[in-house]
Amino acid sequence: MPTAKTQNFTDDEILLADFAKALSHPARIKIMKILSEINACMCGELVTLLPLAQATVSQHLKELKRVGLISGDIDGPKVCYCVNVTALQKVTKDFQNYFTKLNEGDNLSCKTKKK
Amino acid sequence: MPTAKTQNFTDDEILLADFAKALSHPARIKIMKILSEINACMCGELVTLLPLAQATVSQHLKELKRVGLISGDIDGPKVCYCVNVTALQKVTKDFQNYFTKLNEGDNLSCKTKKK
DNA sequence: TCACTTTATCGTATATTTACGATAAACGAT
DNA sequence: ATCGTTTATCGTAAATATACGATAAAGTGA
Repeated sequence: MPTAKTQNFTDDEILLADFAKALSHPARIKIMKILSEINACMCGELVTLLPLAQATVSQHLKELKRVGLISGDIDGPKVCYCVNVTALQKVTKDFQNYFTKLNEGDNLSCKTKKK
Repeated sequence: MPTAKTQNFTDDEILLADFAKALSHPARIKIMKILSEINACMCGELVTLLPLAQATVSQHLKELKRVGLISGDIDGPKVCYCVNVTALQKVTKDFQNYFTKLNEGDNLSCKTKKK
């Protein structure tokens, strides 16, 4: 019989998974790229650069805002979206630490116990 | 009126989003950690280490297998899961490149055009 | 005030995800 | 052959995600 199943997930695991979720759609991968590259970040421009309707782009922006990766500055009737540098640095570091640890693991290759 | 909306997503964007999706659940974040650390990788052990039922763990393993991050060696009635080193290196590099480019962007902070 | 622009939200439809119990399949041991 | 162990799959339920048209909200400018 299996031992007691009390172990929950840590805050770190939940946070990293949440960041990954925010980046788990090509549109959001691309939005982050565009916002970091283009010197103009109105929602309307994003809509023309993506194969999606305005309402859908707005939803993706909301998801990126939810985890803090971007923020929007209201500028008259427009909204200027931009990358949140602090959050970007945090997610960069978190993923880097995670992958570094995985790569350092000593059980990466299968040690199939052939008999 | 917006310009033609012909732009699709690139293979790179789709692939990275897919890797992110595979890591978008705390259970799968943790499974990768466990498999890289622990010198024994039976599915049954994973079940005892996670607050989830066996069927659910099996589903999460399937998702990680789908993107190639892990593989399972059948060993009698058991299955020995392990991290796929090549895929891990690829996902590590892909995320690193992505975040590096984002951080290099010249439009990270909002230049709200106040009038 | 009245259009016009821009973006968020609502309503809705569809698909996917997550979770679990039950069962099947595959193997080892007796 | 039968039993116990281990894991995948099936069936199902509930929640979440994705997409879009329509509409609301908020500001600009005539």
